[in-house]
Amino acid sequence: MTSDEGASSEPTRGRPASTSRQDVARAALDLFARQGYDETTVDEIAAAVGISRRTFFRYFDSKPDVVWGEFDAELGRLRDRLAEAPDAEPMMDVLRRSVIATNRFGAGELDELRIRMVLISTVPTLVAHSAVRYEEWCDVVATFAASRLGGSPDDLGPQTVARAALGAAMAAFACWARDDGDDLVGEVDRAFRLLATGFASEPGGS
Amino acid sequence: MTSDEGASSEPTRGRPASTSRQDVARAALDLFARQGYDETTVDEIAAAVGISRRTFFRYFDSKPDVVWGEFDAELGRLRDRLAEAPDAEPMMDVLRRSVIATNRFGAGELDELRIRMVLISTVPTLVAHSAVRYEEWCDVVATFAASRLGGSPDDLGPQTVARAALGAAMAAFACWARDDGDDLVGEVDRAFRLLATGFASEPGGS
DNA sequence: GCAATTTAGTGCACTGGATGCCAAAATGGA
DNA sequence: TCCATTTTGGCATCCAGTGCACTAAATTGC
Repeated sequence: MTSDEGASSEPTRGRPASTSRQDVARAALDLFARQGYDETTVDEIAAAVGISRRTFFRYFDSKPDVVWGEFDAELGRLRDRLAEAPDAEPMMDVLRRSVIATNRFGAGELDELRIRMVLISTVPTLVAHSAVRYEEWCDVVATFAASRLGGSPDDLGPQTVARAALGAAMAAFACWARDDGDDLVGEVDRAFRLLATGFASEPGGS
Repeated sequence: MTSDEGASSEPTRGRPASTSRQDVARAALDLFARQGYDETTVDEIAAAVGISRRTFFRYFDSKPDVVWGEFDAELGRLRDRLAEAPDAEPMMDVLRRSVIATNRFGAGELDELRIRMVLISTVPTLVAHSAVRYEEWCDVVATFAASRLGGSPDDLGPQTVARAALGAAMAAFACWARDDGDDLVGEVDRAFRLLATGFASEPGGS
């Protein structure tokens, strides 16, 4: 009935799920796009996919979580890339390269990604929730930075690197999502190069 | 009854307020410190200052707002300082200097500030809400950055500067609040110098 | 076929934040 | 005393989120 899951995991025991995380997310995103995030209740989303309100909260921990898709998986990939980087490569280069690499999306995914990002960077409720998600991102980057700078990930150096890098990534994503630019990778690249030079370039750069 | 307001504003007409924003904040902060933020309901705070739940929401738009004190005023001061800076002074220097200047607190205020900052950077609900507040901060900085880099505050350059600067400030505040360090200004200074050099300093720096 | 087991979904009650609306209380002034 | 003004309070309501007990649908082993 629902979309085909590529998942070839557990031998299907017990009652089969009546829908999928993806289907719920799609229906929700659709409603958000049409009538707005705050104007869409969980009951409406549930109704749209034919499940009960209670069941919605089994698929997602919270309403904002719907917008975040498979963020956790991406985070894991970022962690791996940072860890695998050669020690000789400069810290900020590794960071830029790794963030870009974990954000290469196929053309088919970009439209939905843009909708997600516009919501995340626009709707106050989601801006708020995003901070919690980004915290995990910061932990990953701070751990990497600590491995380069020495000391604990909680120290000022690693923390500053991590939060500043997050800022650069957020700026790039927000600009890409807002404008109709089609070059997400380019934006991220530019933002991280600005960061690595301490914003010392001369005026005029877009 | 309550604390003396230094306010010498409107000739007191109509029913006098039974308490003040400050008193509510103090009572709330006290409860938060003793039993935790999430474990304290708005009803408890209201009861502690002898007002009704409904009245609490007249003093503050939301429960998280209580922790933010006079953030708006500080933001205005930051805006002014950035605007007044001489054009000759490098952008990142102005930023560092201005952020530091707006965050010079008297010894008496530091204890309460630390409590606020620990809450803001620790309790998930508050971390979330903080993002919305920081958004305004970013707007101010992005506007300044745009005046230096050219273009609109919404462009990638100014946005990256603003969000990265925010990251540096957050890192400094969080580190200061967490450790028992007494040198808030020093932390902010270090964070912004790291930022302005693109994190190019050699390992070992605290 | 028929339990037992496993997993998904449902209904319900309840907490807690937030908001709109309207009436009550407290004050200064005519 | 009556009035305008301002703060407060109560009430109803909405919505997100959670705990719990129960039902529904499937597989496995007998």
